[in-house]
Amino acid sequence: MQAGHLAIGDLGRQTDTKVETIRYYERIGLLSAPARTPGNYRAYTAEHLNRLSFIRRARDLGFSLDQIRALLDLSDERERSCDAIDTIAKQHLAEVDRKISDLQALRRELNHMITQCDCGTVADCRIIEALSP
Amino acid sequence: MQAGHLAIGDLGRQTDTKVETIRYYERIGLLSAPARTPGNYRAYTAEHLNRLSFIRRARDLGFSLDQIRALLDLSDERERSCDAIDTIAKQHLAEVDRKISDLQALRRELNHMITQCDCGTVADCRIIEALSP
DNA sequence: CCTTGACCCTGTAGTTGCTACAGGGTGCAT
DNA sequence: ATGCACCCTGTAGCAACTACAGGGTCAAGG
Repeated sequence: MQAGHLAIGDLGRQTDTKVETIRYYERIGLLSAPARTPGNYRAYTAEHLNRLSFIRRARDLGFSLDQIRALLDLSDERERSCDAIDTIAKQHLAEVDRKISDLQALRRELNHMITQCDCGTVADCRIIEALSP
Repeated sequence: MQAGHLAIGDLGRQTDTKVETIRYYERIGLLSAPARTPGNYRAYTAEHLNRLSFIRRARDLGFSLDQIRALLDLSDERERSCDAIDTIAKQHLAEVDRKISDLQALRRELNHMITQCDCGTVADCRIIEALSP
């Protein structure tokens, strides 16, 4: 590998991404295909490292690959207003809020079910009862 | 369809389940295969209705199909202790708790990012900045 | 010079829990 | 007899990876 270029494994280590995942991102067009060495190895640049870091950070924050694709496209138009970006982020926040409250409702039900159970036999298990029609 | 038997569409309506989903549950062995009419239609009994209701209720509470399979198996051994059931439910509760706190952490980060953004141009968007390396 | 081992390549299939067809058959009412 | 709602099988698609199989490449050590 030439100086200034990274092998796929290096890129993976630096971004905490599995090699297969990087190839997957390339296949679906999220990460551009890098140049190849004479031995047909992918040779990544610092630019790729930046993009992939961005992608991984956004994934960690729960953005979908489609949302990330949009964010990446938008982030290249430096002079545009960032309203669209704000919109994506706010939509995502709303989704997260919804998921949290769904899970909290579910948690209450589960917890109620569990605290009812005296742990005798299955025949009088309140958990099974709660699930049965 | 004979009296006391349900067609797949009826079963679906009564349990709020898509017909394809019911066939899927049969394929993966979660719901037993019903008898067939002379015309090769599935003919479900009240027993199937009970099982499917159980499955759907458990799904609504976020149990995985594997967990539900275990719950169904256990719920048939009426005389056994219900410890194992309790364990599955508690494991699931712990998972839900973990998901909630992950989402809450994520929510804080997202919210912070969004409140920083003045909505000028992309070039000085705090959201993009927060995601960039 | 040769071998070993770590790395890389492509291509395909599996995961979870469904959902959506395509291309046909059944059953009942008009 | 014909229209229509319903049923059948089988296959492929979704998200976002993950896990092989079956090979090729490259640098270091003997």
